Amino acid sequence: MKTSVRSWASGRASLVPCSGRWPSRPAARARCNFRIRIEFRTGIPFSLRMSVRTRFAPSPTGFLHVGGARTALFNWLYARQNDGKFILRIEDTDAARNTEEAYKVIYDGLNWLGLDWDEGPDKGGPFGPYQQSERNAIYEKYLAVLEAGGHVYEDNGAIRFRSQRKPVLVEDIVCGKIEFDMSNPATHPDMTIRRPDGSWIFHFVNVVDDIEMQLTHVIRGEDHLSNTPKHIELYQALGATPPKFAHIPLILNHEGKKLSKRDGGSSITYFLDLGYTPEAVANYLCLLGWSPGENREFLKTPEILSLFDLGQINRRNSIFDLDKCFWLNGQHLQHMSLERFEELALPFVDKAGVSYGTIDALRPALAIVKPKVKHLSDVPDWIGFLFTEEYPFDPEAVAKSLAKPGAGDRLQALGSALSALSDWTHAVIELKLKETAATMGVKAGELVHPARVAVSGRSVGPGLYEMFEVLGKARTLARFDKARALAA
RNA sequence: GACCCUAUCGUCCAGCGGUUAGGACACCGCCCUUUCACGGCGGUAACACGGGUUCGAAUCCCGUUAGGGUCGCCA
Repeated sequence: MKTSVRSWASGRASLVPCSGRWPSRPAARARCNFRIRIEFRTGIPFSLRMSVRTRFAPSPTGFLHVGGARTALFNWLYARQNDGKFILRIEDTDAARNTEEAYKVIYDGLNWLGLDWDEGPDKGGPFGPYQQSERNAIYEKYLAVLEAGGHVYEDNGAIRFRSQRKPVLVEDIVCGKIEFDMSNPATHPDMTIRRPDGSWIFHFVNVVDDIEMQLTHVIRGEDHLSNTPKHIELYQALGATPPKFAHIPLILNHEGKKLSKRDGGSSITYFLDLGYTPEAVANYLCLLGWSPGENREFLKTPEILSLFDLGQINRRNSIFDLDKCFWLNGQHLQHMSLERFEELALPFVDKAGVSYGTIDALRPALAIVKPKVKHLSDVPDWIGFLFTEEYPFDPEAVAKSLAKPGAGDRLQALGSALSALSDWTHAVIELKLKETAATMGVKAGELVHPARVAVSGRSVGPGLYEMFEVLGKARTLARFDKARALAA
């Protein structure tokens, strides 16, 4: 009897009464019928009751990659799902490129995505410091352990770790069991762990920190899968139990290559600047390689938190599709509360210098564009004309409707009809406009289009009656008069 | 080159031995409509190939091909 890895990941246990090897593929795993589900606290190995600790360990490059962000997200989700801790560790063994700005990019990106960490360089914690450049004494201590065990040797001033040259089994929550044959030094050379100048190599410090910080789960990109047997050898030499590993598939660009800095949308900053909402980006990112089933896609973060299943992640790399992320962004914008929309849109509005006066004046404007915009960065442009009489007229829009024969007269007629209204709300305005069109014997569009351009200067925008309402009666009618100068 | 992983519409995700192979984005029609959106309806579009196993394979096995990853005194 074996307990499947996948179920460990979900915090459940399934006894699978089929003997033999662990099935290594998701399909094979799932194919074992006759599962007996048992409750979490019964029959689970003790180690699993330890509280979960996961980490995100970026190096401070000044760039937060979407792949990294997804890795962080998955680690965060897993920790939060299991009442565990999520740790931020900065891997800055290459001290030269260590800048304050680079730290800020990481902090800002994670904060923006809503991924809060429990321990980190800025927060402290029981296993600090949380930046590798300050952990030298710890590495020295662990190196001494390796030396005492005869696991290292010097080579041209560098220190190398001697492989045991035995097969190493990687048990991965996503990938299943994979055996690596380490016997050939030509294909698996002994790794260097320290340079002649005394600085440390990633593999060593990464493993040491994961031991020291008592990480229970290492969730990282699949590009590390082939490094994992080496890491396991290190754990063994240090007398430590390896954590559980979960290697998640990579995110590729449209050419099917690893998403690089040069690819549009490869940086979290890109999404932040363009006015994507963090909930949409998190939603999109978690959908790469994972699905909650039942054809569900639009997910709010709390739903992701309850549905996400590390063991359910698929193995294949996926191509980043900006179109779909864009669509999801519109969906989130549309479905979020007006309060949240305000919170997110305000920085963009302020940055663009829209002089809206008070927040109370801004709110109605935001309300009428919320169902329409796809990017928060579009908001200033969509509401700007509501707060100035100096709004520009788009020549194309003018030519298309205002400049058409009779448009000026129709505008005037509409103006005088509307001026009679005492109740200036969009529903009443709409009725009045349609009534006016009927009496004039023209289609509503003949009034609507010139009026839209008159009031906003353009042919695309929020709902017409809503614009009138927000603008107020006096300003609406004044704009009618002003625009008649442009009309035919 | 060696080793590891992967292979379903253009893209993302379903599929767990018997399905008219499903949903979403994108694209194309139509409807709704004051623009743009939203929404609704419909359409185009996929099991890489070859062998097995099986009464039956997109699903299991092997091979081929293709793609990705790793083999750093980068992280």
